[in-house]
Amino acid sequence: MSRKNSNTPKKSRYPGAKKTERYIQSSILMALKIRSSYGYELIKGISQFGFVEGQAPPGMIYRHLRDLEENGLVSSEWQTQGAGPAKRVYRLTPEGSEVLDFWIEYMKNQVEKLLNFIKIYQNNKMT
Amino acid sequence: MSRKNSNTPKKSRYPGAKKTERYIQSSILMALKIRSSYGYELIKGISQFGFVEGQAPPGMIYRHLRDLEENGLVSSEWQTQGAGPAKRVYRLTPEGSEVLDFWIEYMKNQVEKLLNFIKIYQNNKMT
DNA sequence: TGACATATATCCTCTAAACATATATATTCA
DNA sequence: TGAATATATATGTTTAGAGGATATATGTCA
Repeated sequence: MSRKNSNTPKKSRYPGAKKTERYIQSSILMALKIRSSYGYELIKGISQFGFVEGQAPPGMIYRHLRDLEENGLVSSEWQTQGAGPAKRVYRLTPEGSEVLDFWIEYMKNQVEKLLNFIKIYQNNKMT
Repeated sequence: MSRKNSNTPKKSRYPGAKKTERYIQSSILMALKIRSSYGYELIKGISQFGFVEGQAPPGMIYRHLRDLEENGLVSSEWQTQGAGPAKRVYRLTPEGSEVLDFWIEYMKNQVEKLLNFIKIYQNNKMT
């Protein structure tokens, strides 16, 4: 993908260009489904879910965590025991777990849509 | 999906909420791959590709068409023959066709990511 | 004690979608 | 024949979400 090629038009949207859907919320919910965690650990760890490469932007993670907590999808508490600075540990709530279920359904639906689009493309490839 | 339920938090991101990736550009490119077309026809027709329900918002279609043409992915000409008002007919350029190829690759990649995420979920469903 | 690591957090900017609005020509119908 | 409707085009504004920048605090280590 030559998005960074200097003679690539800048205004046109290219696959993987900025602002693609990155499923940050669903990745956070998933991480907390597996195990309670804290911001910094999430920043480093959510790339395992495939939508983010390397470390997630802190801005995204903390904003999402705040929103999620305001809306009751996660809860948090300070943990001061253990090594290093105090950590704010987040835990998934039952409602958060339910929203993750919805995300999974949404993703399944998205997969169908994408596969259908690809099929249309292949059926028209020679035209 | 209870997004419209009045006691659903409004600030939290829910699947299918506003601003999800809608693949308008790829849908337009696909439509023009199949057959040259004009704005109004695209508005009515791109729902066939699955990402838009009903008629696409005119604002989205015309803006995208303008951008696509500015960047050489499509070309257009006025067609005044035939019934009804004059139509501005758009045709896919070779570069546009190439970008559609990239979109297809991007989508295949996205499918893999989504399926992987779903698999992680199912592997952790009982925790 | 300063450099570095861990850990948290907010603000600003930009992009893409949603929404609103407008105009012009052609066709239909009372 | 004129108003209503359909076809066809287009732009401006607002909103939501991602990207980027920046800052602060505590703990660890050389």
